[in-house]
Amino acid sequence: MWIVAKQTKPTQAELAILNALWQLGPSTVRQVQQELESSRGTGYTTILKLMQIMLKKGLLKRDDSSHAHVYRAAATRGKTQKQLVVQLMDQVFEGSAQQLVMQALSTRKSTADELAQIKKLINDLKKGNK
Amino acid sequence: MWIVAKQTKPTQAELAILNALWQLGPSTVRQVQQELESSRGTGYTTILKLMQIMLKKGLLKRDDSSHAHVYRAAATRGKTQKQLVVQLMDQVFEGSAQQLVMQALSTRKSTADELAQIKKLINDLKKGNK
DNA sequence: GACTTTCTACGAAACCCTTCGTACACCTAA
DNA sequence: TTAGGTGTACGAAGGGTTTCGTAGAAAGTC
Repeated sequence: MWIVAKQTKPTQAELAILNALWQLGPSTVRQVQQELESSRGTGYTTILKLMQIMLKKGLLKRDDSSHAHVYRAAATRGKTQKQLVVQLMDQVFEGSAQQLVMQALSTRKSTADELAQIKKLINDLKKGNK
Repeated sequence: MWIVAKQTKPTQAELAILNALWQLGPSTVRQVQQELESSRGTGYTTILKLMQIMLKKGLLKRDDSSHAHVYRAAATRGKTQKQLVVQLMDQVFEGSAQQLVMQALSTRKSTADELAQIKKLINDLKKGNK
């Protein structure tokens, strides 16, 4: 039996930082800030502060053995994706995965290849349901 | 050419109100508050204030010809769903509908019927792509 | 060692979200 | 017409998010 820190939903700015970390892997504040500079233009201390807060929230982990601390995302991208999908599903789609999927598919054009992959997943799920 | 008010992302509380309005149709503050009472337990003036703010933001429309004003959602459920799906897709799925769909499908069990419907949609999309 | 650069930590400001108390208008009924 | 119920409007408090300025420690350079 564990005491699980209830996953807090990352905010916009936090999500940007998580994306950078998922892409870069474990990084210093500087590296993250440089990654985000072009898209967000936020200053160094802003990113630093945010990452410190995220550390406290449990969204990040930190290795402070070297002078410039090294941060990494506490959860994988996939795990966070799942969490946010569930939240969206419950809040705006009345918990229906199907509705969400339909909306997503009709929103963005997918390649034939991608559609085929989804189809494959559906077939697998059907087998699992039997 | 129009000047389109950039759709602001509804907050948690706002989403709850929108859900109530989508379900009830045009309603007074009282009706919305009663609908939400069980799930959220928020007081009357809180809901009132929120709906006034949402009106200002353009999320709601209002008919104030009668004493108790009648509010309705400015956007359809579908439109809002689409907006939020796109946002989630861009923020956490690198813009990939496919990844979002895969995540959604593997998150919640769907019935065979629902899966069949999705499959049908995929086939339609494939035809459209050709 | 003195100077510069790079880093962390902290505090505070500005803004938004959510909540509710209070004031006041309108209607209705005795 | 006075009292009670129901409604709107407004302001402000409390908390979270995002931003950055400033201070001081640590490391690098001459």
